[in-house]
Amino acid sequence: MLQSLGKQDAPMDAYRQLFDGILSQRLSPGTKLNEVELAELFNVSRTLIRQALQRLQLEQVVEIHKNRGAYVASPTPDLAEQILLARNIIELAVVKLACKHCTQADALYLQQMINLEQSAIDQGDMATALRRSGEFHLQLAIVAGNQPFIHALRGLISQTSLIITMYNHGGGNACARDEHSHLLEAVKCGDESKAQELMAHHLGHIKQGCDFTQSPQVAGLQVAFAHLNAS
Amino acid sequence: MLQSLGKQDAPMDAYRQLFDGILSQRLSPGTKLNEVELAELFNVSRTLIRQALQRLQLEQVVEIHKNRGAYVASPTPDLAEQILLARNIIELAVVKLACKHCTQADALYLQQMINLEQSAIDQGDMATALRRSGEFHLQLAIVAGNQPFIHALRGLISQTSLIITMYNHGGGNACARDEHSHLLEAVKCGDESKAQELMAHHLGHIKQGCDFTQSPQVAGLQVAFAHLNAS
DNA sequence: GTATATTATATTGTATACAATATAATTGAA
DNA sequence: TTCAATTATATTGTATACAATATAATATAC
Repeated sequence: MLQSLGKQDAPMDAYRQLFDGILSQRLSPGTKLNEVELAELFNVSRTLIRQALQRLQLEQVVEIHKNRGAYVASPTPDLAEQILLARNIIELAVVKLACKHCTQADALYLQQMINLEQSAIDQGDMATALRRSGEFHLQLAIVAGNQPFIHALRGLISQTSLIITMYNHGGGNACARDEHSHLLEAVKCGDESKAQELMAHHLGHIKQGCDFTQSPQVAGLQVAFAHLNAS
Repeated sequence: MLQSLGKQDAPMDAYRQLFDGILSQRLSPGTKLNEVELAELFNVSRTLIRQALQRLQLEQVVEIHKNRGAYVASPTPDLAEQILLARNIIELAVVKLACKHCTQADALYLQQMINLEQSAIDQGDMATALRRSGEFHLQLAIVAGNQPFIHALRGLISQTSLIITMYNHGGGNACARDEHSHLLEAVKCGDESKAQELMAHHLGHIKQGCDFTQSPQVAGLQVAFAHLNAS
């Protein structure tokens, strides 16, 4: 609904399937991504699978080891720290820009995304909620209108999802709704310092909600893409 | 010398050839990158060329239009502004981190890079100087030790080279030596605010040296890779 | 002569086939 | 039984072949 593409685009489809699978927590960090298996699941050739995997690698969501295959990335606590620090720097700049550039239409759209996220939370679908939360942050960068920030955040937000999947077992991200709402309010008012303060707190909460002492279990491909195995 | 790889890696080689070609200004912005032509030049199959092109696309150095091929990116003045703004935000954070993490060995290595850059300038090889200048900035991020910043800057620095190629006809980047030296000095001392100030000025000079009113000419592939056509 | 339609060519997109490497299994010796 | 070596299998890496699309060239109508 947020991103309806008219004509089908095989490479993008394969990419998106994998991307969504990872961000929806169906594919756990560390899962091996077998090329032929994926090719058969998606009914395309390995060529397109490899394209998708390479792209995901460059977004840091997948690790590819030469001659040994692709794996869903599993950021270490140290890397997680770096990622959240980078997000803090970039998103503080982003909200500042957003305060300047946010139109009424932008604000409305952002509000809709918040509502969608909330409805996912209400239905107990935390995986979808997490994905939509990421989409909200990305949309903020789009509103800010800085291409490099958009590009960088796409990867960083995805990686943050992995981090939350791995380390945030408590699920303390439920407070996101109010935080996003308040943030949007500040952006609409053009209150830069307030918006930055809220963003800093928001990102701080993500970090606080994580316990960097335990690792997650790894699920297989068939489980992750069970909804495709109609045949 | 700075990056000697023992065993040869065909995909990386193809990528690096193209990357260096672009950053050394042998490939001008807007140049069409024909796949078969490149495959023959590098003596590899189109498969590897396409891999390299996709990677360059994700680094924003190459634009790929569906069914119409790959072109060296040619950032618009507006995008150039966004890129330099993003660099400003990120590199200010980078030097701050670098001030904290810079070891004596790091400082020595950075100094060597400055020397290499200067020797290129002395020989009048501005293309190499530009490339080495970029490597210095990237090394600073490596010293800072933040993976996402390293990753983001790799693309941003490359894009900046394109911007300079396109818009900085005056070549006013010659002042870079002193600026890099002074920057390194501040980093060695751990003087964060001083380092940030110098970095901000340095990046400001890049922008000031550009004239966003004229576009460059486009050279062909054979010219760019003439040094390969021994046969 | 210009413009449109149609054909021919060139280029990119995708799938498959083969090569190289790594992983797993098996065999044999201690 | 355990370890090592060797063979067999599976998986990834690369090149090629074919399909689809776009570009260029030619022909035809006006």
